Amino acid sequence: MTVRPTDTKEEILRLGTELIQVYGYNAFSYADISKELDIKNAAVHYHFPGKEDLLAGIIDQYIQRYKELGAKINAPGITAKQKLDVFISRYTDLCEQNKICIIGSVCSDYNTMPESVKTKLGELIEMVLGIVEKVLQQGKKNGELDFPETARVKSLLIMTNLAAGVQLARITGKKDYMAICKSIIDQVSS
Amino acid sequence: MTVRPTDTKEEILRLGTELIQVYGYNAFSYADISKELDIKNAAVHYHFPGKEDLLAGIIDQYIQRYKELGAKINAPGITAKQKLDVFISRYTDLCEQNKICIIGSVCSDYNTMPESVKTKLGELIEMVLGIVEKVLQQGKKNGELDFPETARVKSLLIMTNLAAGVQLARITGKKDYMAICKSIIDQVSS
DNA sequence: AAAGCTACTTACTAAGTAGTAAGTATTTCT
DNA sequence: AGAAATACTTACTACTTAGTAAGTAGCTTT
Repeated sequence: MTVRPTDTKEEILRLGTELIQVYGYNAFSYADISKELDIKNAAVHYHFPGKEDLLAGIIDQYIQRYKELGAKINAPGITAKQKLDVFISRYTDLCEQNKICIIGSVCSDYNTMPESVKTKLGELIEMVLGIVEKVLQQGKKNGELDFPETARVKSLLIMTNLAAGVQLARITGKKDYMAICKSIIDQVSS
Repeated sequence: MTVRPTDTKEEILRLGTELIQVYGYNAFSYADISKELDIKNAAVHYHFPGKEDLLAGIIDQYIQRYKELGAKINAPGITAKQKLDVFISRYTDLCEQNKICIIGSVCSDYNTMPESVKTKLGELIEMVLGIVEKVLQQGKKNGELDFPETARVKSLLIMTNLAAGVQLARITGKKDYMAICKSIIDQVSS
């Protein structure tokens, strides 16, 4: 039987993620979480002894989610363009909620993290880049997509466009983000 | 006669900028500044009553710098490609120091800022985008540069590539950043 | 030379921060 | 039924945080 996390632990992860996406990692405290969930701060420390453990837990959750997305995206019967759309839509959803992607959010706090979390974040980023790279590679191979860069570099370009795009959207408006998305698609269309 | 800020005030701005570029806005305190400059925290409060005033001061300084860069870039006798290089080199310098751009850094803390600073940050961003847009527009007009997007959208793509690129470089390595830069140039080369 | 201004220091406060040790209620295992 | 594990709460500590009020040294103006 698998270990089943309590609702509280899941709620802490959910809220922690949201706080990072809305305010940033170094801008929220355990009190923000305990107040919102109507528990004591010691309860948060019970599940995640330190704030770095919470961040590690949140990143782990994302690694798990992207593992699943990666598997889904390998499934046949769906075009590379559709796969790319699925990926972009994750960022569009964030944008509509005035949130930013956790990777983009915690990047500025990178030097305040312990080494173990830095490593974990690196793994998540390489994983995400790998998924996009694979989609681009397949699309290029079967003639569905076309671009002059290598798939790796193109994935870097797309990821930086999206991650910074949702951040920009909160300040200069969603129109800019939508224009970025359209360009990404146009640039890889054959 | 112009108002001449004291060395201390300039040092606070310089160090504040550096702390944002290295650790992030919500990760440093006035104590970090006063210790490093060997002054009392009250001295920091004297020049910048609140942390938001310091951030506003730092953004103001950048607005001033980009005003100067904008004027320099309007000068004749320099190609659009060279102008773009000047711009990109600012980010490359940051990258080499393992720092990130202040815009990219404070973006994740956007919702923790007072409205006045949010507005100021928006002005800075529009200013930077405007400078890049102008360079791209001129280059396109005289046939020096070529790209399918509008100059505005291309400036969004380039800025998001650079801002997120330097952030990524701290985690996945400088190679990725260099590849991004090369692609930016290649994409606008006619 | 007195008055005032600038750029601080001294000394402090109130609130928030992460974090912990010890206790308790409830479920699960034996 | 008793023991142990789980998921907390109570109650607290040590520290850091931004921020301020009052004082002072030195320079400038009148």
